[in-house]
Amino acid sequence: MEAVPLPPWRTPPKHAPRRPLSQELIVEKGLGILDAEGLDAVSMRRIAQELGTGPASLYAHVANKEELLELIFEQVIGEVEVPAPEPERGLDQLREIAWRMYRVLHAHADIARVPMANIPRGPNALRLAEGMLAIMLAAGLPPQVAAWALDRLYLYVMSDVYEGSLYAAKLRASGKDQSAFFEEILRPLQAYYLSLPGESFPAISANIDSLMTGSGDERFEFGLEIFLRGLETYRS
Amino acid sequence: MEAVPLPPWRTPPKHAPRRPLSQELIVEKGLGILDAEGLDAVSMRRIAQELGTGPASLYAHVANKEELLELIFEQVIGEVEVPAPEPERGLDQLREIAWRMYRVLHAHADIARVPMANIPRGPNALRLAEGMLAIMLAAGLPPQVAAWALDRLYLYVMSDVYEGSLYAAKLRASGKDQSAFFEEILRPLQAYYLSLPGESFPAISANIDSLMTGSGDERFEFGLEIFLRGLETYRS
DNA sequence: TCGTCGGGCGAACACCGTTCGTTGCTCGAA
DNA sequence: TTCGAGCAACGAACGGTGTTCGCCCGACGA
Repeated sequence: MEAVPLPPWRTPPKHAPRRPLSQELIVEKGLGILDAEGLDAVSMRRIAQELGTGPASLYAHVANKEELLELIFEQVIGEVEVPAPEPERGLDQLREIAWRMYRVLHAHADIARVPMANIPRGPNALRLAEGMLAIMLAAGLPPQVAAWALDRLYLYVMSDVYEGSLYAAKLRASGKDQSAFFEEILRPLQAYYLSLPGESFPAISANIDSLMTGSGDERFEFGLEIFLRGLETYRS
Repeated sequence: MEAVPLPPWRTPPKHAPRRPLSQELIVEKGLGILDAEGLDAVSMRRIAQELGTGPASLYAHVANKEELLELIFEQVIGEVEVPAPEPERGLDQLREIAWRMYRVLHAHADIARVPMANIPRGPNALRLAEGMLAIMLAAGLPPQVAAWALDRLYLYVMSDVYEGSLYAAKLRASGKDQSAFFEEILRPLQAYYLSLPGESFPAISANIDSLMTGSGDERFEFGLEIFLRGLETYRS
């Protein structure tokens, strides 16, 4: 069966002012979906669909979904600005970087679910690690302490954002707004804590308000403060 | 079409010395699969299959998979022994509890992927929280500090085990033994770090050995030590 | 003895990541 | 200019996932 040539009076199929498929385009679209609807909405099929093609086409530019997510993470972490070490400020700059990571990651919802899986090895992640390490060394921490502290601080920031992203995903999935979600989930939880027998759970019962209070930001700050105070004790 | 009565000379279908389906049985089987093959192998279909039934049958005893995983987590966390507060030991008991959690969770592979998603509210998890809170209060921490420190320490232990479980899952998925995995994954990574231009990444280049050394246990201990030292500064 | 209630469960739904094999375009060599 | 090779694009399918629908049937209360 010969293909019939296109009649000259029909313009060629113009469904394609679209850029040709490329890795950047895929990453960009994936990040867009992630920002708009969360990680669960990011599927190969969905990205392909938004690009006007089928899922198989993506695999020419990306090895698999895991690699794609790593590329998206690299893009996001690249937004974190890394200051040069100012030795006289000691570990204060660490607090600054941690907050920047926190904010950038929060801005891109649940991308934080990705990097815990594997040691980041993209150039942007390396630049960030280099900056943090340099600050700690300049502040007078022994090399082995600085190296492990880098690992622990990285884990702390990622895990906090990760936890927050799971909370946000639940909120999104529930379809309710924040206050309705709070009323329906946290209120019963608080009531449950209040209903606990005081003799079995004296510490919890006596401190429910302290346990329930505090936003995500406040808790992050508190944990960061503990970490920095503890790290301070290792300075020579 | 009438059902033909069973001929009396055939014993009734004896594929069923099995206990009737129950929530405990489902949880038990799920935990068994999790221990043997990891979280990824735990699916509703797989549990049902091992119980000799179909996936739909499970939903009479368990609301959904999320609830099932929470029940499994409850079972595991129940293995952690909680000591009574000994005020003269200060925060030392916290170190002990953290290690117990660490060991119990590690013993059950990647169950740690579950609890980060939601505030634990089962009786066993509550008992653990009560114990940790009581110790911190007895050690002289202000209530608000103790409450948030409970949250942060819990997050630290869970996130460390979680990270470890992802590593273990990768190892398992690769099908290789630990040393082969190390050679094929970590060695190239080390080589990559070594190949970095020293002028762009001076801190990393000069400290590769410090960065690569240290087992999971050593890193966990180091982070725990930082946390406890930092928390110590809040004692009145 | 009859009726109803509820666990058990086969089948199906709507997804998922990934692979296979074909199509058809582009570009360099002859 | 023509041919051929290589490769991006992609339709279709594979083997999985969690969950729901609706029927069957046995036990138990009236």
